Amino acid sequence: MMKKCAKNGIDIIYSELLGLHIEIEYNTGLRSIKFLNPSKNHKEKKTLDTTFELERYFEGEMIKFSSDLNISHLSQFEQKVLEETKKIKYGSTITYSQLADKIGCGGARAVGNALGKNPIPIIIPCHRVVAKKGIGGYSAGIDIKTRLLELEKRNVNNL
DNA sequence: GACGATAGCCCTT
DNA sequence: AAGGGCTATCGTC
Repeated sequence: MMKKCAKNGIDIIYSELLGLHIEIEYNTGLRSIKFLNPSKNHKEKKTLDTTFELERYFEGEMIKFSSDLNISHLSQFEQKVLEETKKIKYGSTITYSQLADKIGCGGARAVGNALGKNPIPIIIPCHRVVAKKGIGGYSAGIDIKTRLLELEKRNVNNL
């Protein structure tokens, strides 16, 4: 039986906004998004649906990503956190504790922990989860989080 | 047990 | 007000 099979593979694009290359890995579902070391050389490659969606995202489109996720190797709790995070709308933010409430646990820190392991940043918009006071953290560097949030705020305001 | 991408309370200035 | 210290809380390793 032939499944409708999205392409597997690894792509690389350059983000002007972040000043670095990004690697997109798809293997029976979107597997990982990585921010690559800016000091090294990278070659762009664009074959996956997600890659083109990501480019549109960086061009400022308020896009909703369509790819299936492959996160079954993560713990139940982490999957729950990430799935709830995926529901956060473009340009809006919630706090770690609000997210904790939504999935029915009181541990805001545990949520932060799980988000820190997010293998698919941007597509799973963990940058939209912030501390009650302040911006919170970001495993790939706080400046990336800030820039993503600013990009989205710009576009929401320019409706 | 210890550690976090937290939050809230209670102090000081 | 604003900022620092302390601790309750909870899933991982």
